[in-house]
Amino acid sequence: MRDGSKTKELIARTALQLFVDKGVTATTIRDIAGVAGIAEGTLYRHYESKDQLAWELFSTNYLAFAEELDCLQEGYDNLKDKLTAMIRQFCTFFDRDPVLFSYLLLAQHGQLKKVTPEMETAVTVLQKVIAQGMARGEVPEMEVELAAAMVLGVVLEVAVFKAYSRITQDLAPLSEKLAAACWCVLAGNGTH
Amino acid sequence: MRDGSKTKELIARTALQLFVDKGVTATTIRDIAGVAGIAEGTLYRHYESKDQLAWELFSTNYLAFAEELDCLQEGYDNLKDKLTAMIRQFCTFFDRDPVLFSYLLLAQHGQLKKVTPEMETAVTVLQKVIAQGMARGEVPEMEVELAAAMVLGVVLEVAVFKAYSRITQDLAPLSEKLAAACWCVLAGNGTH
Amino acid sequence: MRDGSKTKELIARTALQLFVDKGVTATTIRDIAGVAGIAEGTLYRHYESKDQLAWELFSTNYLAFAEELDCLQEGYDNLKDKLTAMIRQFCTFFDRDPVLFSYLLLAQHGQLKKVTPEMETAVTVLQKVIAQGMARGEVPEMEVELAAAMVLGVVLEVAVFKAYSRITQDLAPLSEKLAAACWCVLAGNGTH
Amino acid sequence: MRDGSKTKELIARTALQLFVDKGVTATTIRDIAGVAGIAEGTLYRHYESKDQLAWELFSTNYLAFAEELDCLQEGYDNLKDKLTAMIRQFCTFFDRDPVLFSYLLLAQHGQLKKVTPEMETAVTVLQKVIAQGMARGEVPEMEVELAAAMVLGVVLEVAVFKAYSRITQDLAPLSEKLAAACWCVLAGNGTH
DNA sequence: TATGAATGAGACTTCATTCAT
DNA sequence: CATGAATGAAGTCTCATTCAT
Repeated sequence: MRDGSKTKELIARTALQLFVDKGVTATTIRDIAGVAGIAEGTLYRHYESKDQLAWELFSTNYLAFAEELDCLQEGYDNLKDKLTAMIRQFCTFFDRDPVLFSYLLLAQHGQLKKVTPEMETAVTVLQKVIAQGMARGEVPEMEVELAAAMVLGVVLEVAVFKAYSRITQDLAPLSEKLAAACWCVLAGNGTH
Repeated sequence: MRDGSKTKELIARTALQLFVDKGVTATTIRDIAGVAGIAEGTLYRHYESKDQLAWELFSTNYLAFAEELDCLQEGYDNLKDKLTAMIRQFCTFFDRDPVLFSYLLLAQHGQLKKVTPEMETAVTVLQKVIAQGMARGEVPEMEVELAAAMVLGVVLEVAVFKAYSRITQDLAPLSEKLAAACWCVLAGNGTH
Repeated sequence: MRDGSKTKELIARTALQLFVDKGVTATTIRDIAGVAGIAEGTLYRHYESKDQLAWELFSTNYLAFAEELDCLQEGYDNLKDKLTAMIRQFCTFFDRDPVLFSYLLLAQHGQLKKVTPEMETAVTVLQKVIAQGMARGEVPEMEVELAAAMVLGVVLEVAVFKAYSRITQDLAPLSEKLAAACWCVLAGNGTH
Repeated sequence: MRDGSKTKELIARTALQLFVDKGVTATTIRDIAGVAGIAEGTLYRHYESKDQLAWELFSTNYLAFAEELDCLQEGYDNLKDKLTAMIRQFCTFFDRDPVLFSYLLLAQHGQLKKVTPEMETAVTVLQKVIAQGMARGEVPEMEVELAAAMVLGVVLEVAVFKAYSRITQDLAPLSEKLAAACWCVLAGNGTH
């Protein structure tokens, strides 16, 4: 009753879980308040609106993750290592907080439309890294967007399968395989 | 009677477009009726409810596409050709009706939760084909779900990029590249 | 159920009465719907919002009345006759629809703030007429706003007394007296 | 204790200003607390409720002013002087505290409904004074309520114009003119 | 006395659905 | 089969008030 930040965190976690379970629209304020054990009005002391809650949950973590990826990749000097490290990071984070990453993964129109082109996201980081690798001749030239989409697809779809429990094992142990697959997608086409 | 089925088709296309643009929940009956130029009540002559409209649009096409894929793959006798053919088909269909395929692609919780395990979907067809290929030794053994996820990811994420206009070219011309990438993901791991 | 304009009129009259009885803010949508015998949602088929209902009720009649006053005064060629006619008109209208005129009379901040200076209101008409009369030397020079305020006060406060039932007789029979008093206010100061 | 009464006064002045600016209903406790620089709960140490705050602000000053008027008029022995003195007083007080007098002037239903007939108000004082003057033959007989309404209207509407900045000069210098106009309204009708 | 997080009743509004025409 | 006014349940949000600190 004193420490408002605990309540805010409680709301955030509760909302995250419900958003993932039922989707943002299908989750009502009453749902969140009920599960969190707070009054409906209390939510509005911490978030301006339901939309702003959904967006804050999304954008904060989405952008923070992109920044972490960017810092991480700077510690390596070639595409293969950068990619491997980023994938490992993604898998580790996903395992550590599957609810949060499922939310980011399954985020819909509502949130994605608010992402402006200037924002650095995981997608832009990945494209940048791939473009540099191509420029350095580490992998054959290809449309960067296409390359990024394929690599992203390999990793994200596995995460989606995990989120939907079609895959049940943790992702971290798979990260080497995923990195290898991604590398193959980028480099392998030319080698066969 | 011919008139009626034209109206139904008009509703279907209008709804599809709006569902893709704004999401199912954010699209109101009034939106659909307004754009289609019909009265709100008219929709209910053709569809039981908004949910049923969304579901019919989804399931009919989702399942029909799975069946087409399944028929198609039967015409080939090895995984590589099956995969190539399926991907080519997907790309062709996507280019032919991007709105419909975007709808299937971006379908939400609401629709996916109603997909029961018995239903044959593109995912199950793909898993079946991959499993057979592994059994026949065409590609190295691996968890089928993982393999399917990666392959699916390569193709779907490219389509997502297209749906979000991050890729602007048609998909069909890319299908060979996508098939090669997918094959590499399945087979290539072992070759290094 | 067919003629929507009857419903709109019903809502307007019901709201008007309640707004006068309890004030706009204290009147809820449920109040209006309850008294009018309609569903709450029905109101929104005819008015965008409660605010817009209050404003439409106010502005339409407020501006229409100003225009009627303006037309009326043009039929006379001197201030005294113009004033007398306008006051007679006001009284007649008030008696004919006391609820509506009470609403206009007691309209608060909420509505008055939305009246832009370009709009022609009863106040601006009155000021114009008085200014002309002064220019023609029909009454002694004085600050127009002050003159208008005093004249307006004589008439409106009597109407307020009537609205609050401190005066119970009809206003029309008083209009000659009111006009005489107003004339006295404008002309009389100098004559003593 | 001195501190506390300062806080109460701060709340009163802040609320008064906001009530005049936005109306009582549109002013929230948070508004008041925010502008006054106190916590929301603090208000309740000094006032039972928002309604009670609005009422105390209104009734205290409304009744005090009536009493002052009544005392004042007792110092004069004829209607004309009484009236003149009362109007001068009103103007002086208005100029001295325009916010407070605007609040009294524009007070809504909410407050006026709570004024019981036994309470002595400016209106009742005025009616009494006029009635006496008529009884003494100082002015022609007329319905007292009507006479009071007209006199009140002259003064109050000028104040309303001032409150809405349609008149910008101070009221006190106008009080002689106003008194003359009022006298004319009461006496003049018969003299022409 | 002061604080401000928490409360929860209730307001406004939306919108899928019905049904008389 | 088409219409569109009407419905009313349900959702989001506000805000006066309380109470533990």
